[in-house]
Amino acid sequence: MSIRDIRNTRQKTAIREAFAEANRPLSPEEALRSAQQLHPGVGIATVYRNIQTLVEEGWLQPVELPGDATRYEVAGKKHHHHFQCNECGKLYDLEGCAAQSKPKLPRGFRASGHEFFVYGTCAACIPARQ
Amino acid sequence: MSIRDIRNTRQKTAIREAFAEANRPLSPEEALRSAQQLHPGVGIATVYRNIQTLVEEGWLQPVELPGDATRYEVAGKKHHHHFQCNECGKLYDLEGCAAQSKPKLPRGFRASGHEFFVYGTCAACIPARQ
DNA sequence: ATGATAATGGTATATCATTATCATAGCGAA
DNA sequence: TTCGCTATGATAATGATATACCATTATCAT
Repeated sequence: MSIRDIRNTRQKTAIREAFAEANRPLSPEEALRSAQQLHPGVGIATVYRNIQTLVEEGWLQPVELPGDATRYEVAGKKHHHHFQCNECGKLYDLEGCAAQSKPKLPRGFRASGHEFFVYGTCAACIPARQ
Repeated sequence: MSIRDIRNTRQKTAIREAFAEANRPLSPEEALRSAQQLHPGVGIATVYRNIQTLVEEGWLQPVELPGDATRYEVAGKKHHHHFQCNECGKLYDLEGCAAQSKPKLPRGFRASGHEFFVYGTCAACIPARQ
């Protein structure tokens, strides 16, 4: 018996699977719907609990975005940014970095990082707008 | 008497002044503190009300940002992005655009706009960290 | 299979930004 | 100066997101 006894549950597995298979950042609600496909009856509280645990473990990474709920994505990807579809709201990964190496800052300012978001319409939503 | 009778109040003037003099986007709380310098007793509800009116008039523009309250800045500036100080939380304007002209998107995606945020330490906060 | 206890599900509650309510103050036209 | 009516200030209510609570379920070492 260890100090903390972590158990593997179907819900936990379903939630991890949801993020692992998504290939894009998911909101808690999206993760819920996806996890429920694998294990019906998963509750939203369990999703939040597991997200928090997975973030603490370093397996998940929060993706905060302007004016919308926080998404979470599997950690460890190389530097990249995101695209949000104006139609469906889904967030997608963008490969690479579209930022200049050195954005010019006001005198005396020091940069430590940056975020870049592209907005538009995803492939799945374009046909629907014809 | 016109259909709608808009009155000029000291509060309204103080709030507009706050944004006009800031030269950077302000949160409602920041606008409140600044407006109270010009007219003590201004309430936060009045700030929100006037911000809403000024946005509808097109004089103010909302600036949504990741994981923090919406800021508002005087409209009509040319394309630019923002810098947020990790120490004091203030948002500053950055001149120009640090984004590549054409970020590569997944197949079939269409871009309509982008946002860029730089994080770091502002000039005012660097001495305090020595 | 058993049992100690971690984890869950359903829901109430916390949190925070913003909006609505309403009695009162104070613009401004006459 | 008067007076109608808008704007204000204080605060309650709201909406969205996230956490707390607790009775019940289910994992896993034995």
